[in-house]
Amino acid sequence: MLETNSALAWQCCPPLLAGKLTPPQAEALAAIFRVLGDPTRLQLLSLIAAQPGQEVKACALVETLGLSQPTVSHHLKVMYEVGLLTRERRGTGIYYRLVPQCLALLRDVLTTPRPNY
Amino acid sequence: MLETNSALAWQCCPPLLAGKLTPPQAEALAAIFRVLGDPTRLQLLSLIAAQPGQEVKACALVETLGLSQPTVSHHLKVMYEVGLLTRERRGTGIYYRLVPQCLALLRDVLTTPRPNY
DNA sequence: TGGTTGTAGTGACGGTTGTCAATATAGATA
DNA sequence: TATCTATATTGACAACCGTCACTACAACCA
Repeated sequence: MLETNSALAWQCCPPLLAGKLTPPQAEALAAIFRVLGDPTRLQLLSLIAAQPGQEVKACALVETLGLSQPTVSHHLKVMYEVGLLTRERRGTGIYYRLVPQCLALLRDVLTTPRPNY
Repeated sequence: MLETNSALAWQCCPPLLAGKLTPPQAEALAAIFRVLGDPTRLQLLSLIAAQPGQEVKACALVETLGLSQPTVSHHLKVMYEVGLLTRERRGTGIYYRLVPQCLALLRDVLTTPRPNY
């Protein structure tokens, strides 16, 4: 009878050293990348980044993308909650702004350990 | 009777100028970010990047992460198909390697139009 | 040729996600 | 207070995704 325990079934190579990314770190980073993994949200970010002051009133985004207002509101909330955007209420409108530090963090993560190989 | 056509119901602000990201560009970039939006795949990438030569035999990753072999194979395929990894068969094993150009592309995308603001 | 090892494919299941219509909320204004 | 404007929330639905057990394929070896 063969050993069917999957933990023992694949011992071709010894385990690698533990990666620098711990599971909690990986989960936290994945949460941000997951938010970027939607074309609508990337377009929203692109629009916000293109504005002077990198700031946009929410209703302007609804007009531009041709999506429903709840859908745009949902995407903005998702990006806000993950730390990609900040909100500020001024009068009736709510203005969203980029968080450059969040983008910088992701750029750092995407930097290979050996940049000059 | 109120106008209920959603295309006309939100005209608070004029539409923004078209973002620099076209829908096809946004979709293509989102596809890559979506692949990064999973903690398991980030750990796989981290493990590969940490190896000398940034290369890893697939079975070693199975051992390390404690996931089933089909699951690891699935994730490697997803990353391969999106251009984050290359494959090479040597003998029985298949070796995966990072594609630094793909990571560099993402870093560029995440760079704010006004880096020194 | 047959057996062993390493990897990929299949099919299924539960969970998550993007979208919308409808509704609620909050601020401004009269 | 009542009304209007701008945004958020709810609930629902379809589509997608991560995971696994099982199976198939491919390369080496005896």
